[in-house]
Amino acid sequence: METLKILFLGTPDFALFSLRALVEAKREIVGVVTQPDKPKGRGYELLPPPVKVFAESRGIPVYQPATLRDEGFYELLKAIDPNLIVVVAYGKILPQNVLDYPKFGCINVHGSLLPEYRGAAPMQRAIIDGKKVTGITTMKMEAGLDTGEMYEKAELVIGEDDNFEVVHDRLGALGANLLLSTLAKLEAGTLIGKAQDDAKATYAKKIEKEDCRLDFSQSAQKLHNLIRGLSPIPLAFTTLPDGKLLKIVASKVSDCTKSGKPGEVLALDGGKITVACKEGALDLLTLIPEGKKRMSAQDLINGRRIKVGDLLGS
RNA sequence: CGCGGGGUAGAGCAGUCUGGUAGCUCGUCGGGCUCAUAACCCGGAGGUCAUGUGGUUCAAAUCCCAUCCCCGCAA
Repeated sequence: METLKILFLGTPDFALFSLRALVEAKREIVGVVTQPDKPKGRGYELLPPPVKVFAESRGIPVYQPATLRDEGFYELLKAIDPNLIVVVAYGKILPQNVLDYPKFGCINVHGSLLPEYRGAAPMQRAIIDGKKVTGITTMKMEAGLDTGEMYEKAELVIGEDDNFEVVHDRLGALGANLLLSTLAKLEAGTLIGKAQDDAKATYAKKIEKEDCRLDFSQSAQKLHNLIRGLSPIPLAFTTLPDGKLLKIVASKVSDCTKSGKPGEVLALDGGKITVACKEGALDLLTLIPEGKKRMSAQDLINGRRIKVGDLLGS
């Protein structure tokens, strides 16, 4: 069969795992399409996406079209003339004419076991929902949102205290391997697509600001799941009694048996800030107070910014 | 020039408004108590208060000016 000429579409670190694997597997990558540099951070500094930085360092042509839905991009596509498009966390919907272009179609690496968690934030949502297992699916792209035929899957166990960072990195690596496997099957002519059961589909909505607010009238376990799912980015938050933001990097379901009003600080022992929840209590371990650096709970306690009886999140 | 917080002992902070011999909670070191301890008691070391050999002043962590660095928000 003819050599795969791959056009890679991806943007953040998660995509980098797959792109790097393709490069290291000596795949022919005819180009990389990624989001335009965007003003980020303090002072609106223009920052290139991780994928761009890597691709440029390897001498791969990088394209950053504002949209894929105009003639300009289609002309570019014809000029590059890939016979396969691989998409990993690109961040934009591909129009039909692009989907139809490559002879071998468009393959997507998705961070969930489809049809569960279709959409934008599958990894975070799986953790937030307290899932014990998640995974990667490679799939054939079609017009719908993550609805195409599935090729291969790989599972990943989520540990009780695993956070988004851990799951993200493991799934990234898993996704890269699975992609290579899927490409090998494609070349061998043994790749088989399997339709998704739409009835079982769930959607992983994008994470919004309000999704990140801790509500201590929920169970400690749920709050712990939320904190994990949002750590280290964008981070769950609550507020200190003075109204300042307090972001929570790491927590643990507490074995403390005291009880109190939801949000009440029950204890400050052992380097932990123990907060009452509706059910059980939560130990806050690592935090970022507004305007401050990341610090341990003990550091926050030493600084006297918090005391037993304080009410968080009110 | 997007908005805001901050740089004081190894860590986290107070002190800055109302200039006048640098303090708290920890850690650390030594000693004590204890069957024992991350608990408790006593004692000690450790700071050019980001930088400028800057300005004002009898006197600056504190007021003024400039610069560097860190962080939160927003995007």
